[in-house]
Amino acid sequence: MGRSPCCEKEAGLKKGPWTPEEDQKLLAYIEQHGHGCWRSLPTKAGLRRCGKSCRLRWTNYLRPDIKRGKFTLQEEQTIIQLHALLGNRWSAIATHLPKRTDNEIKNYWNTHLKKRLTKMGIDPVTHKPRVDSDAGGGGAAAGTGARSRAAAHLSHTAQWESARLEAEARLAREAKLRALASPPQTTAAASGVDSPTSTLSFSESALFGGSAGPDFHGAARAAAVQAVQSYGEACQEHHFGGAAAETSFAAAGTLAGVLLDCSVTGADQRFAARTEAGSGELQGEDEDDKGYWNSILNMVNSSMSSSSSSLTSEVVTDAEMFLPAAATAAAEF
DNA sequence: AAGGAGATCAACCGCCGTATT
DNA sequence: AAATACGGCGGTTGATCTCCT
Repeated sequence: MGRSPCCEKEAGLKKGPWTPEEDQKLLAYIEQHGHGCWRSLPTKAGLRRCGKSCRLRWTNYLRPDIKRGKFTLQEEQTIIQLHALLGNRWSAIATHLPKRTDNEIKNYWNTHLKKRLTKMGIDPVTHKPRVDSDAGGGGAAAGTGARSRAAAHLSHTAQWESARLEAEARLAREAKLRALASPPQTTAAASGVDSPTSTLSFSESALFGGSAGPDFHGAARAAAVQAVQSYGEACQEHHFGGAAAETSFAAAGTLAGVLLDCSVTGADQRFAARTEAGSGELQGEDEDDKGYWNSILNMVNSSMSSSSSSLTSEVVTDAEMFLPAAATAAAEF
């Protein structure tokens, strides 16, 4: 039953900083044999390290295609905007920053960007101006209302995101199975843009690139539909009944459209449709979201088209609709 | 020049999803 | 079906570096 015991339980394995000799051994071994199974690599390479440590050293430091040193302004902007879209999914963010590792990006975010945004009064989690300053003064009822709306909005976003990720994961599994069943062609295009450390799914490639292949794009749409359905069900199951659930459902649906329909430029029309479908107080927030999400996607599209990967064939043009806070941040950098 | 505080970043830890037996 | 290993991810730590007083 199961596999043989793990070497990581063995005593005497070295920890801590790597020496140049160890680096040399690891490098030489991988250059000659490839990393293969990380578990058995240390023994074969003559290293007293666990496989996990070797993998980390390779992916974060020794890999030849790693760019080190200062992040450029464009890279900083990319990180900020992708973080607004993806949150702390560093490996997914790293996919869009060639030659940068997820660990490096994570460190840079935590030590530089997060602080800068905070300093400028921008919440690094929500990427919106901080609202905690109004907590003390003013009418208690008005303050409470604003806070509850903000909380509800965040809750909607979180539930939507959760459902979306779930659908993406499902889609990735399906795409993988399809790829196995019908060889290369499309997988070659996908593998060309994935970083070795990334687990970004094919659906995500389709999501960002918009043209990773008709199959993937179509599949990504299907995932969005599933996500929206899940989100709608979640709304009905939980706090949001009737009209509120319908509004949330419509909002999530439009958001899915914006997220996935990267190759179409009619974002305004989508938001107009969303406004028609929705009702009540969410509309004001929808307008904010419009510029917010659109700017992020524009940036993603632009960066993808200017990079060598040429993932996308069409570029959304209104790049100046940059997330206002991030634009301010960029100006201050 | 010394030492304390803060910043940086490589590496570790623990968890999770998937693969394997 | 269950148990276990493996690979990968995000969060955290701690050694080292840099700056300030």
